[in-house]
Amino acid sequence: MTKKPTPTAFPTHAPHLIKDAVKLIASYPKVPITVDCVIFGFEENELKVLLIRSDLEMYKGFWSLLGDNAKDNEELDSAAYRILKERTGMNDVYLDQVRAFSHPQRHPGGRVITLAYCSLLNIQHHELKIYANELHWHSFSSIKEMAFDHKEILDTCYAWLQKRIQEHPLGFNLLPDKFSLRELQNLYEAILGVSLDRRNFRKKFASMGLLIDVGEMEEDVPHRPGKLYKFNFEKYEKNKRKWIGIDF
Amino acid sequence: MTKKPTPTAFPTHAPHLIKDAVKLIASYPKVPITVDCVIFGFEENELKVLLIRSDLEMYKGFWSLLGDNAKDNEELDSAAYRILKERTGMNDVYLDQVRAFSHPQRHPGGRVITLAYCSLLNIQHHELKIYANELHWHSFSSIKEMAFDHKEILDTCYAWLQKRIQEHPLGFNLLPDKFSLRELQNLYEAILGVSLDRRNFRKKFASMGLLIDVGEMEEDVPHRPGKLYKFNFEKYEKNKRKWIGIDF
DNA sequence: TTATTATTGTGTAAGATGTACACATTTAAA
DNA sequence: TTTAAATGTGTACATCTTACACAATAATAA
Repeated sequence: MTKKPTPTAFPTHAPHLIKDAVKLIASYPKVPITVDCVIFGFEENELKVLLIRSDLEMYKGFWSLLGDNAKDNEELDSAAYRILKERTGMNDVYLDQVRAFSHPQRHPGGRVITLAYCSLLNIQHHELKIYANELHWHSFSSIKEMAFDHKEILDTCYAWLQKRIQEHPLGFNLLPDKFSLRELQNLYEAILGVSLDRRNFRKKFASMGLLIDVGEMEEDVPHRPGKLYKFNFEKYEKNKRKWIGIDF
Repeated sequence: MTKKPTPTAFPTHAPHLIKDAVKLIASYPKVPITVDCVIFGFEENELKVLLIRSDLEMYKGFWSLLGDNAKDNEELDSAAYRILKERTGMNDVYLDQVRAFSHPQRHPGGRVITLAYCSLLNIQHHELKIYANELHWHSFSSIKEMAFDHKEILDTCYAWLQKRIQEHPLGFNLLPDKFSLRELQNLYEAILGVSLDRRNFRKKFASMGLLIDVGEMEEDVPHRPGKLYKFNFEKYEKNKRKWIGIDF
């Protein structure tokens, strides 16, 4: 998902040239940088987002994204993974950089630039080790107000997600390994905020050939159980380019 | 194009709370931030990009993006507009934030995080006031090597442009006010790197209804001249949402 | 003035995809 | 045994995509 910037190979140069470069950089104003992670999940037919309580007294009681400052010489992608790990224990999650938020008054303590990172994950797969202050999954639609400009960041990431899920079949990241077509459709409907024709939805996914019938049925549903499928990751990886642009 | 972050309305609080917030921020490492602008244009059937010579002795002779440091308390979007203006005199141009590049060794003078901004413009409309060191348009495809990690940034922005131009009919930003369908098609072919069927291309744009026949013909072409069109910006703005997803 | 060259402008048929829509079947629960 | 709720399935129609050819026009060169 996220493309890691590769190190720049710059020619090694005479020390006085390096000194010049260092001097130039030293003349630039410096800014504290933070990373905020927007972690989406899906459960009980609802899009959820992982939040903590703000640790600033000023925003006491407000919900806040999982964020912290980037360390010296730390790549931002690495910072995002580190912060997520520190606060939730999660390890095996992809994060995508979404954008920077840099309004000079976005933080009451002074100027901070933050980079928003976003991820989709399967809530069942990631037990929360609650290292952070009141770490909880929240129904996305119930979040009206947040600390700092975090509501704006959240909304930007939601828009990013809506777009993203139509370009790649990432819905699978949000579901259990085995899922029914109804669950898959509910997911798309929840994220896109539309209702979709059941037959056409099934036809669409059938024609993509990305679903493997695992030969099992749903259990413990109060109605006729549906077949369970798993996602054909192998085929997806092979034909990645093709799936861009899924229309419903 | 670019969505400006809106100021956060945070409740005014007791001074000691503000002090806490300030203290928190003060404990964060600080990083120099720069902005680099990738300005694409189109001329002589070629995608072009606006570059300057690196002003670092170390990268003497290398081409470099239009960049500079963000100032204290300056929003990054504003910084990008300011820098573009300072270096080229250009005023009336949209810039979109693309992404941050933060590899700790990306600059020989030490850690600098840069935010890439991207724009498409009509070369004829924007006479360059050359405030910068050897500011020139370059054929995109001729650029093989650049200062710092600027080649990587350029390539990322090119990929962004390819995607972007298929989601919105932004090709128009790159063309003169009046253009022929051939010019429009050349533009798409150049940016997407494919060749398109002429009849189908024309049909597609005709059906979008975004072209207005200005009742004039091309001049000074060594063959039968084509009709000239202008872009129906008004209609585009009204139906913006609809145009997402232009397939050829 | 004429012939040559390059490019414009135009339509259609076949295939692929999207959309709207209904009914018998299956399970759990009452 | 009935009821409720959801599954599984196919078709016709409209829309969009793709492939493809030829006469008309203007500029240029002979």
